[in-house]
Amino acid sequence: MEQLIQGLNEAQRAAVLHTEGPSLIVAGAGSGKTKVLTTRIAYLLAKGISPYNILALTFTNKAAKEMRERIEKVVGPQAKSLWMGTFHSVFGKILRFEAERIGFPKDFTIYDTDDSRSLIRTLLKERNLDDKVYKPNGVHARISSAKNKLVSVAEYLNNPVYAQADALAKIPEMGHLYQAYQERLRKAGAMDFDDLLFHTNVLFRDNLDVLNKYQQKFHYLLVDEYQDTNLAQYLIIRKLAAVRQNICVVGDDAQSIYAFRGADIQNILNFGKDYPELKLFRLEQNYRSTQAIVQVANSIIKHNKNQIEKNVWTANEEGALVDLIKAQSDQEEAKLVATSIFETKLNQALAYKDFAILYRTNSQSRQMEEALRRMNIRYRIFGGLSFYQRKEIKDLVSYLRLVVNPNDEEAFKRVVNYPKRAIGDATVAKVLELAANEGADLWDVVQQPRTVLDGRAANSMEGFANLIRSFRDTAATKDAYEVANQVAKESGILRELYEDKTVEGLSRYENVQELLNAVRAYVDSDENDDKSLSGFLQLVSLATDADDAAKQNEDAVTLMTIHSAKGLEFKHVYLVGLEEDLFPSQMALAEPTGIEEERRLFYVACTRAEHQLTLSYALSRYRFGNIKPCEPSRFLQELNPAYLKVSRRYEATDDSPIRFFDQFKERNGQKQVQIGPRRAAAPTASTYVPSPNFKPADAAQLAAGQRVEHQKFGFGRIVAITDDGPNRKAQIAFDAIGEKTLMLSFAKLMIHPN
DNA sequence: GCACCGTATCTTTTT
DNA sequence: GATACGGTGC
Repeated sequence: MEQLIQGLNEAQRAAVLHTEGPSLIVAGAGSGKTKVLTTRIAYLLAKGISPYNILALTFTNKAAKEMRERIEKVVGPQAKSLWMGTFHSVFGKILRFEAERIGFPKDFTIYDTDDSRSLIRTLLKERNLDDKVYKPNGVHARISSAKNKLVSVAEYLNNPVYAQADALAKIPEMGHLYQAYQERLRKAGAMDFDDLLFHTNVLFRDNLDVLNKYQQKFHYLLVDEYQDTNLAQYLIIRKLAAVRQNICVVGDDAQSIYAFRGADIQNILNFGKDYPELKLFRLEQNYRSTQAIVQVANSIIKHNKNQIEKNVWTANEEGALVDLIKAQSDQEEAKLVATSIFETKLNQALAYKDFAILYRTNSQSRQMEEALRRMNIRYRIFGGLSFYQRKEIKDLVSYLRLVVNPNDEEAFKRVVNYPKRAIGDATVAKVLELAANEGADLWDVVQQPRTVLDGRAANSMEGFANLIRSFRDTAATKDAYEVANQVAKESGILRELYEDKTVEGLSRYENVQELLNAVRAYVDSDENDDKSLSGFLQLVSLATDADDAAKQNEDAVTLMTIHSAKGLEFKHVYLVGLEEDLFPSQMALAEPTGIEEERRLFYVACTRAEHQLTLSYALSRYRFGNIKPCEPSRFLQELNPAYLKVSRRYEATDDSPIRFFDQFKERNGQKQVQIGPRRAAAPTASTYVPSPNFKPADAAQLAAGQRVEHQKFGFGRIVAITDDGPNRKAQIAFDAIGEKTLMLSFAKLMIHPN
């Protein structure tokens, strides 16, 4: 027991040992949060608590897996019996046990985002609604946000607030769409991601005996990343903890980055209100990063108003200064980053896996990939489409879904005519509508198609029904692997791919073989108690590519979004694309809370680095297919320059290094900073010829209506000046590129006579 | 019913 | 630049 808590600092130790009653562990970045959580669980087990009575919830499969492995190292195989997993997987499991209590089949399907959108598109077509007006993504986002706030269809329809908002957005049918969407899911025996949380709430609300069962079962609750919980998750946790009150939540308000998904930072800020007996632990010592990195991160986050007071510090060495790379274009940025990685690896004898490139949006990965490839640097990308989202895999999985649940409408739509069996869209629509309107099961209609279809189409449909039926017969007696094997062969998928002799076709064929291997591994593994096909499918639908074990062990540079990087650490981190409208994202600028969330995201990104953090931005970037000029991110202005080193050492084309900070320190332009294109990098400004006597005006002299010149954007007129003080901005209509809002602390503008 | 091609929209971030 | 969808011709 003593041994367990050896090597923990005082705060960590206290947090581990205080097992009874509610506790909140505020864990700063790199403060040993996972260590505390795992030690705490190991400690509970060592005290003789059964693993079946401990529930630990995380946000990602990877986090759950890592914790389980670490606990297993300490306590051995009983770690396998812990209830540990993501919110979605744990509640999915509970919902399967209790499915009939809420009127779902035990083997319900889980619809992924693609399935959800596809269902919405079908509904729009059936109702003759224009998908330009009712954008499937938007409709889905509204439904999702309603569910995360636990707003049921009935409440949505009854509450005039929603009707008004939808009327204003010109989508008055929204409520009915939500209703139809839920009905169709239910009919298909399916839940989407949000339903896994929503229906768990309904289950516990309407079935007190069930709630009580789980309250009694879980003696100890642990929740990781508590700052990212939404209302649905919050309520489930609160209900489960209500009796025993042994709840321990860990989080860091400074790392709350999922508001867009309904996460409510108030959950952690107000935790004490729910549990007055609360014991608060603060982990403030950072063990991960150098002084320089911690200081830079702190200097950023202190600009946020809303936060729990804490002081993250480190006893680590000061370390290298944070590097700033400035590039002319996104392409050059990628090249400079790749070069830097190449040289650093060589000089410091590091491995590729010690490096990570983090970005705000997935689309930024492409340029980076190309640059790395050109330099022969091994890399791995997370966050693209996962293995299970590939077309050929989804096709086979859809057959398997139909075997388990023949009413799965989205799976049906996907494969009823793949491989081709002469069943067209019109036929499919007829079948679906009949099932939807007549209250019949989809599977019944598919098996007796003659009520709606004529000869040829009916024959084809019957053939399809027979095929699925034969798979179901196999499933009744054989294991998941044998079913999958038969499906791959007899559905014709394997043959179809085999006949495709292109490179992609070959790779698809191999992917299908790999899926079959995965089913076999699932059946053979002793990790899982549930070996059914349905159990496998549940796992698959909640898997992301970050869970790919093979990928994680590769010696390769990691490329991922900042969101996916949360919880990870790397010796060297490159945070790229630090430009206004990209990071902070344009979307976030609308509300003030948006900027704060972006800033937390920046904080998360910086604190992933152990030894060296490198920031970079470009002055122009490909977006939406054409080149756009960019402004450096405001975050660069906010961070403490004492820990920053501006470097252009990788740039061959420039002989007079520009010190980034000159741009806003030397206001009156004694020293002219040239930011225009040196090569043909940013042709957007090609028609504009800078005035030879360009001299920036004092920002204080600028006013609406003036004609101004900007060295990158050319001539324009100030439409309005907003926001006084350091955030003073000018909205300018430029002749060449249209309207743009510039921060006056950055922008150099010359006033011209009208 | 199906294959091909042009065009419109897209980008935050994820289980 | 990519993808998904609608239109067109077979």
